[in-house]
Amino acid sequence: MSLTPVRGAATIEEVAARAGVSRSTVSRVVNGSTAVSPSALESVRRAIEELQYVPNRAARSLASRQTRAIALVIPEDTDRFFGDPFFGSIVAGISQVIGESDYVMNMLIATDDASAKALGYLRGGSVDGAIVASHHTSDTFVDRLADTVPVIFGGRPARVRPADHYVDVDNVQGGRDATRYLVDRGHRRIATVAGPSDMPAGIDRLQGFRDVLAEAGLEPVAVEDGDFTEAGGADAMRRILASGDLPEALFVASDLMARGAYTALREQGHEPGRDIAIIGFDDSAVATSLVPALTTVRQPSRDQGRQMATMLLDVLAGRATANTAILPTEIIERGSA
Amino acid sequence: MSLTPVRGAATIEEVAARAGVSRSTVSRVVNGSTAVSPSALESVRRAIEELQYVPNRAARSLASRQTRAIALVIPEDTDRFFGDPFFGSIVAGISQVIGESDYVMNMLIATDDASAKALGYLRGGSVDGAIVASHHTSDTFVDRLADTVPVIFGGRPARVRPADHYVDVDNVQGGRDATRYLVDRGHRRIATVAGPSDMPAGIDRLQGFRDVLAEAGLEPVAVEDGDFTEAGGADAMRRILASGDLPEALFVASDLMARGAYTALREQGHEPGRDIAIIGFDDSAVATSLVPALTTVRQPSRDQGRQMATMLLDVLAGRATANTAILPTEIIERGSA
DNA sequence: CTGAAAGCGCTAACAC
DNA sequence: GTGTTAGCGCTTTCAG
Repeated sequence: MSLTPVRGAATIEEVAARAGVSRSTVSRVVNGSTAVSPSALESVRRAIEELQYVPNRAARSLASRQTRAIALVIPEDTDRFFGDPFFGSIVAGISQVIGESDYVMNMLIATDDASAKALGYLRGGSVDGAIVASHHTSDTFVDRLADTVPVIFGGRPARVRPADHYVDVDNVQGGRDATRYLVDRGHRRIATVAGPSDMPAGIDRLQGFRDVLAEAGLEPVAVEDGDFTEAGGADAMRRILASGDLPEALFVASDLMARGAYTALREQGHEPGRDIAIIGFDDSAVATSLVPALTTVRQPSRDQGRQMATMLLDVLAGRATANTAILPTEIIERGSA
Repeated sequence: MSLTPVRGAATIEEVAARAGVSRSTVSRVVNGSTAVSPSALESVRRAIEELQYVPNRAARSLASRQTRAIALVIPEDTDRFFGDPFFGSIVAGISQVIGESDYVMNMLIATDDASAKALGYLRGGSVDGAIVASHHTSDTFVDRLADTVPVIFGGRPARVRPADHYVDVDNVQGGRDATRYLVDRGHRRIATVAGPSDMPAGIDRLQGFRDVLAEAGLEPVAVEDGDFTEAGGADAMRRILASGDLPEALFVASDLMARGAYTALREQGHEPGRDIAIIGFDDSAVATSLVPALTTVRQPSRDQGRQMATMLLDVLAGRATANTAILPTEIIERGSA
């Protein structure tokens, strides 16, 4: 069963010779052109099989001016990227769609690769397009990137320009729903641990929170930035508690921060779900690993990833596609609120 | 609809013309050859700057027969990969070293990209080398990969062959230390939640556990496979508890599984650290997020990643390098044992 | 339907 | 030191 290893890989020339046709014909069958006679097709196929021919990527790129590669740009540091299951879901979705295509995915964790290098790479014609998985208002290099190759943003870009492509979840509505859920259950003294104010997702969820509270004639008890990290969530919760009294209810803008909030609450002897109602955002694995399990706003991250990848593939193929997609959220009721 | 067209990037030819030299000279300065006169060097540099010249990667690869890209192969599904902070650390280390080199890193999550496609990619001359981040005995495709390009394994490969390169931590010794820690504190009825038996890391840690127990004249109370996942750890703990009585102490072969064990323990009303001593393995962020914080065996994963990347770069550069490196572990004492 | 020919942008001998 | 000359392996007109 062991096939000959392809050390000095076969070239298109060798395949052509073996199949008794010209390079062009081999190229046609490799690229799925229909204009090839059945007999030629057959003999080329056999030759490819026998020689274990795999087209050389560099040569192909050079001639066709396409790389068949896309970049997945993560403008986060590695710890944050791997620390939040949200990214895992997004990447899983992207990876799935790209994996089924004939593109490969280059991951650039942009703060590790010095971003200058990353940008140089992206602009050096190494990829046909890019997906930017999260976006801070401070990421200026991302903007420049979009001038070079087609880019799909995960989440509304900080500054939306007419031609921008992005897939977002309805963060404002999600924030509204979460807050309304709390209000509807009779809570009046409501606080929030928000996402960072330099990220659209953080801004939008907070917006939804404020809107509903205002509509209900309520004032937020506290608004603290938890930076979308577990430690940040814990710190934010500590700050809220430091003010003296425990809110009745809390909207935390990500499940991971909610985990931090649980910890901080318990340090002070408060039991989440009993002493204070808590609702999160994400519905990642973190939500169910918590005790009591976290009531949360589900966002379809994996699906978001899939749609971003599909959108990019559509753009690259010149297919018609919408510039943006907004995905709905949904409340998942569990024990914490 | 059309996105911004890719700007026609400057070519080496244009740079040469502008600098008033030949292509070769430009190539020499781009590639850091010393055999260039100061004046030529200067004018080429300026031309590059003015034209924003970035060498075309495909052309370069084709001519030099090098891709300046390496693959990071993850033979895990996406959920597992993103679910365990261990991978985050490894990748952070790799990413750091590769990021400082002029290589780029292609991540292949091998169960998503159908592994046939991944293998074809790797054998199609798309990368100069590969790092395989974890390894199951069932991953046969990985073996075939090593016939094609230089490969560095993370952890001892399932079947070590003489020429294999790998960087591992001393899992047997780590397992020994953890178990001895428990024994030294007077515990006699000791159980373990082990890693999967198709992974060297799981096998080795269990080995260390068994060895020390045998040396102490003790029998394991229970040995359950927790599959290196949180849910698996919880299940394994439940199985141990189902037998009726609570062990005095527990060695859990990964921090993530320990989190699951905490959950399962509390379901039955047992308090980790008080009713049962627990020691983990990893010292990832999970260890400190637990309450009580997890006493654990620290493995230098980030450093492991760094060393793997460095080793690969050495091999690719033809530098002398050891084929293997074994990193030491260290016990980190916290509240759980 | 098929082959010949002309590059894609760069590196790497090999002269000078 | 520097330029000239061949390709690297493939795609893509353009004839036929």
